[in-house]
Amino acid sequence: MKPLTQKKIAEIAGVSQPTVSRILSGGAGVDEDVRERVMEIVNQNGYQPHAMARGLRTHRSDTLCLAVRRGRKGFAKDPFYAELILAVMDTAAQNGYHLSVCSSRTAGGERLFYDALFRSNRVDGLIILESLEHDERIERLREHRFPFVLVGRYDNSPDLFTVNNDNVGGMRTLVRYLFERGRRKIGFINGLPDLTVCQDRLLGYRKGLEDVGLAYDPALVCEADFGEPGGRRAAQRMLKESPDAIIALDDIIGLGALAAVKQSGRRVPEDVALAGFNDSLFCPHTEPSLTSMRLNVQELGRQAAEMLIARTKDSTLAPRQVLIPCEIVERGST
Amino acid sequence: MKPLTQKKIAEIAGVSQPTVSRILSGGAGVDEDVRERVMEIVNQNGYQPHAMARGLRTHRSDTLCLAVRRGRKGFAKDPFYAELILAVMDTAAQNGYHLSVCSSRTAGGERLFYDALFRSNRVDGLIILESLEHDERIERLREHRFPFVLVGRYDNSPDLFTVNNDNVGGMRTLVRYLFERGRRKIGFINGLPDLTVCQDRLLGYRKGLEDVGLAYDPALVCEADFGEPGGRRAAQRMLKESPDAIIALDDIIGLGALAAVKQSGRRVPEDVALAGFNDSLFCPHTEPSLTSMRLNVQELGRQAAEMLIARTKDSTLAPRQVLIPCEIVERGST
DNA sequence: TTGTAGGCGTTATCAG
DNA sequence: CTGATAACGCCTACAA
Repeated sequence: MKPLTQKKIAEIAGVSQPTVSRILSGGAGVDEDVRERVMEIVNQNGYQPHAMARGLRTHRSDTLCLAVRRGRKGFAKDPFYAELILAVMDTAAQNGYHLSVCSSRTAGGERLFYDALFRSNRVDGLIILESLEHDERIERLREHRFPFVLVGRYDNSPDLFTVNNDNVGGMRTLVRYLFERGRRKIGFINGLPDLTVCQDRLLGYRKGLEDVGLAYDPALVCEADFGEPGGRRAAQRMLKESPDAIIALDDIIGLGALAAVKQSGRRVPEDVALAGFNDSLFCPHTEPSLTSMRLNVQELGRQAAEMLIARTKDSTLAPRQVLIPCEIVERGST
Repeated sequence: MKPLTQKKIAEIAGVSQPTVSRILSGGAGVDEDVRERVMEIVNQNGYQPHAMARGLRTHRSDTLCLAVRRGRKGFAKDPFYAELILAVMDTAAQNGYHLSVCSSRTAGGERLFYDALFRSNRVDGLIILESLEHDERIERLREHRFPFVLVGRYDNSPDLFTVNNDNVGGMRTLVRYLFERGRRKIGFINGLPDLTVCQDRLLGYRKGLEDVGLAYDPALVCEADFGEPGGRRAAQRMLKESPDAIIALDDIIGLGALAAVKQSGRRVPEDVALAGFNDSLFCPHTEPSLTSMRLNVQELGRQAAEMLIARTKDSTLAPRQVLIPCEIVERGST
């Protein structure tokens, strides 16, 4: 049982195929009789347009793509991904778009990535996650004027479409919050410094220190591999400096830090206060519960998708940089 | 700067377009001179085939789709999703496939779901998550002989392709494990019973009780909404029966249960042992740390994708039902 | 070994 | 208001 095509519908209805096309695309100027006859057949048999055929003509795929950079430890299990993917998917679907996800790592290397994707007309636009500071892909996309939205900052470029958590603001808030509770040696466990999210949070950390008049001490900053073990090792190193508070790049690193601090015999929060980022599901349930910055991932995904869709439909649209506010969730660890 | 097409390459190289096609598809029987001349141009300019045009001819999209049923509370944040999506994506990419994700909920309702998807030739095959016991979509797909793989059991049908965690086996193992540690009133907090995963784990629970010679007591089973609050409320109800052990459908429900048990003044594990499912990231870090069943989500995704790809390429392939083993991870809560 | 011809299912531009 | 006709880019006979 082959799928119904416009041609077949036309045969059955005794009209020409272009007429069917006109009716299906809701175009005006069709005889009411003919329209009804055709729609009857369509409704009976559940016609679905052939996406490829349509795309070939229209040069549109009605598909967005979410590009994920992979390979960091622990990322696969990070619920941030799931939430973002689902938020983007929902928004896309609401606007009649499909969503595909891909990894620039598994797609045969960065070099081939964009080619295979945007030159193949497979997707109308791209949402890029985890962008590096200088990303070859982004320059290529830019050159080719291919619609894309960055989740994460990039080079401060005001000529790009970006959506981002307010990482700088969030970190500043955290530093001030800890300062106001009497902490004076506030450490920061960062991630790998080539990711802009890490750079931004470090920047926020420094600005936060400035805000409250504390000096920046490089010894109180260290870099962790992603994942809980990375956080644990980093915290062990940092504890030699005897901080009275530690901010972790994210909650997972925070988990590791929490374990390390407790293992060292120090009490949380009495000896060392601890705060994470993301307000992960488990934060209320650690011992003590973990203070964290709540991101609005839902909103992040929604705005990214809407921005991309708008850009896709109007190539003259002016770039915007959107910051999604985050919010401190105070718990036992501080 | 328009993308390069075979036609243009042909013009430049001074040959016909089908010749270019033949060369690009690696076909034999081409003059070495011509081949080199064409490949030169291709390599210089980075030709990418137009996915739509190719798909229109070949009736293949080289795209798999992961269908997610949504709307349950807490699901969006479940890292299971992220891990599975990424595993499927990686496997798909390794085999030259793209991956799209969609939700049958947001796609305009169940009724339209399959039509819009598989009749539009947009995807070559479907991986379906969270299937209900009787799922209209599945019957439709079956009728139309459209390639699909179920993640999760369905009706025990041996004529379907399914991949599943060994939920029954895992639960049996958990029950026996608790029994061997002296527990005799083992409760089970289930999820919503229309999901097969919940049915399977309940079945495993009952079989486990049978294995060790304990009677099944309906009062020791209750249903929770998904999410941590759901688990908390369910555990509060169950505690009235004074169980000496509780198994939660998953770790998130387990989190809620843990909170409820502690709040009731009981000690874990002395008064009530507690075990979850999924071995989530946070399990080592609750207080006490949470014993859990570790699923092999990576493997689950990989096998699902490989199975679907195989089925896509060979419509005569015999259905298989694969169970992915899971493994108990013992921690402080038991 | 290569070119010509046809068609995949649509949409868009013309005449009529 | 409707029907030819062309085109989107590619693949596959078939003919040269």
